[in-house]
Amino acid sequence: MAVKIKDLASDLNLSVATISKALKDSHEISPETKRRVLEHARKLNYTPNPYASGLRKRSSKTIAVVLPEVADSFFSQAINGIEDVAREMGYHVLIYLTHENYSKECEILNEFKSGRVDGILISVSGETIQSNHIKDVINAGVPVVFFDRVCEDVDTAKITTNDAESSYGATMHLIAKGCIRIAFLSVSENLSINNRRMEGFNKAMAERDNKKITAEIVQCGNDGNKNLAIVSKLLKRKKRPDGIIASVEKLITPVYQVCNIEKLTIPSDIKLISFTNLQTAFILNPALTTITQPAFEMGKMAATVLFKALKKKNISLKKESVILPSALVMRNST
Amino acid sequence: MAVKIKDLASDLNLSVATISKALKDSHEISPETKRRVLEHARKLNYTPNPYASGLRKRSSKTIAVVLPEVADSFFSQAINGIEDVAREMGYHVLIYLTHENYSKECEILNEFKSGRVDGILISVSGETIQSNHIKDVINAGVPVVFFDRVCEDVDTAKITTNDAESSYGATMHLIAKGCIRIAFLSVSENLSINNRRMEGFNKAMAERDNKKITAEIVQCGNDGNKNLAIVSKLLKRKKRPDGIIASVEKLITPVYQVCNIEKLTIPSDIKLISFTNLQTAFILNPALTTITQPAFEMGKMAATVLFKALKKKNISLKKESVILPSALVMRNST
DNA sequence: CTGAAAGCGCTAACAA
DNA sequence: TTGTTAGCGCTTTCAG
Repeated sequence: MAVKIKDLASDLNLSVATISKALKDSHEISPETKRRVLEHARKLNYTPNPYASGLRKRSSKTIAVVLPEVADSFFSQAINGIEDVAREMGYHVLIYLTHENYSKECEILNEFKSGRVDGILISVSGETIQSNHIKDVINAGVPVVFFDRVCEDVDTAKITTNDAESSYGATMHLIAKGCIRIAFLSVSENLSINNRRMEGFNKAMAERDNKKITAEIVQCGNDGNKNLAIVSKLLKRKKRPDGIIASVEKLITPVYQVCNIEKLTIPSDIKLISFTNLQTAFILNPALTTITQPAFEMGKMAATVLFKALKKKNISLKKESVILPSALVMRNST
Repeated sequence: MAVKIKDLASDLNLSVATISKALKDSHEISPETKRRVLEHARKLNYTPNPYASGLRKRSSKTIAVVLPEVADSFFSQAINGIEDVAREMGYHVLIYLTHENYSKECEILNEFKSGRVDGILISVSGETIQSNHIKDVINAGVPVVFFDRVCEDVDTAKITTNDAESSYGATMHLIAKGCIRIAFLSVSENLSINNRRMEGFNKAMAERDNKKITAEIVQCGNDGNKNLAIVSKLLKRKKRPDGIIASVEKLITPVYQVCNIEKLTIPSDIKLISFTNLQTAFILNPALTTITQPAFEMGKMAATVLFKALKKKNISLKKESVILPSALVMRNST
């Protein structure tokens, strides 16, 4: 059995109340007693039982991070940002993966109503078209901060990046480089990021001077094999695109693959840009032009905003949204 | 306030004990009562308070996963494997990152003595040269399963891959391809995986027929810029290597970078192999020959072994180690 | 400044 | 089959 307050109390001939207060450095306790308690606690390597204090204080010093996947480099980096600030604040981080599945997301969120966590950071699944499960948890008193993939109709803090703007910039970049048939590879249509990115693409296309330039939205999905087939079909067409924007990291891999198979030269035959945080983008063949999201910073910011709300109980998360800028990094693929 | 057993009890005119038992489908409770309780619990969306039951039962239904980083694709995939089985078993997953820092690792482990988690999966930091912090936690009654990076002197389950063997195979492959100056890029010298991989490399070199073939161990570290400088210096030498084995993913990036700068052609000037789980290895320039670890499976296996121990209290983890095979995937870089 | 005691929500003897 | 009760270890009034 781990050592508990009671043990310290009997060892030092003090009451549990005194020990408890001394450990929290309460002003009610004499310096001398505090010293003795702290010293003895350290000697016995006392660590408080989180379940007892959690039960009593109704707070767990734990937050949940709900993610679609963690294969993606965006989420890997985001976790680092989150863990960084959580640690600093003395909080623990529970990880949940929805695997892009709406009903799993509901199940997970539902459990949070009973106080397991003090707050939630979430990036919603690609299937999530409805947000009652999230509103419920907020109504149960658990603060929620969205990051990256948000539910627009839920009125709470959202940490996002300037998706529309950077997609617009990327499209303009392709146009400037002479592309005249540009395809946008879209993922789940009900994903906020996908739609914002599509929006920027459409805006750029609408504003184009040269009316010969044509746009095309190619709907892809979560299934890698299907995506490969879709891209393959796309690039085998007579009038295939000469510029591609991949809305997420996983859609650029099949493009490289197919270009290789079909002997298309990048960037002379076709130019590529992808939204991605891949560390290896610059050693691809050729180096990939990317729109890089500030993943680590977004994770950090999301956690920071959440902890701010956790500190002062009455702060509203409604006005705490932040938009962090992505960077267009030009490389040889365009 | 969340709904609790007491609420259900007063609503249904039953005692809390009856509700508690009914919810666990105890045989002591009549089917009819169970039905009523379950129905009402569902209606009010009752979810048990994990801190109360955790305190009472002295079990948290939570495990900790302690990782050096999560940037690496190996750990990303491993998390997926772990989360998969944890979810299935009704467990929750706490994530802790040591950032390759020994004292952080100690701090983290120390907290686990007070019952926050029922078990621990750990891949140790690159600085960890001593294992008392881990033995302590095991002695405190918390089962620990190592995966990938282990402490060899701790007698508990270790889920690893056949590092020495696959490194041997990779070295043989380079020799077969005609390399005569082979460099092995080593990371932290106190890392089990690094040493096993080096071992395989040394074994292959010792067995070589052609005594003109020379081996070299190049010590790298965790600092990306320093690694770049080291690799740069290595490849600028008159007698630079014509074959390289990178012991971990992050060491292959600077190699590609420097080859590009120095206009070295892969694989004619220099052949490359890396231990890595990068999804994009095959779209690199040229496609990278890899030793791919079964990351997802290792995570899954580690969790499975841990849960086995958690189920039957008396099982010893000492005999539960598993070695899963890595795969040498040959591509154009060799 | 220190201590006694109640209770957080749940489980598990033990009684009825 | 159901109910009563005593804690799990901690925090927090309230008394001393």
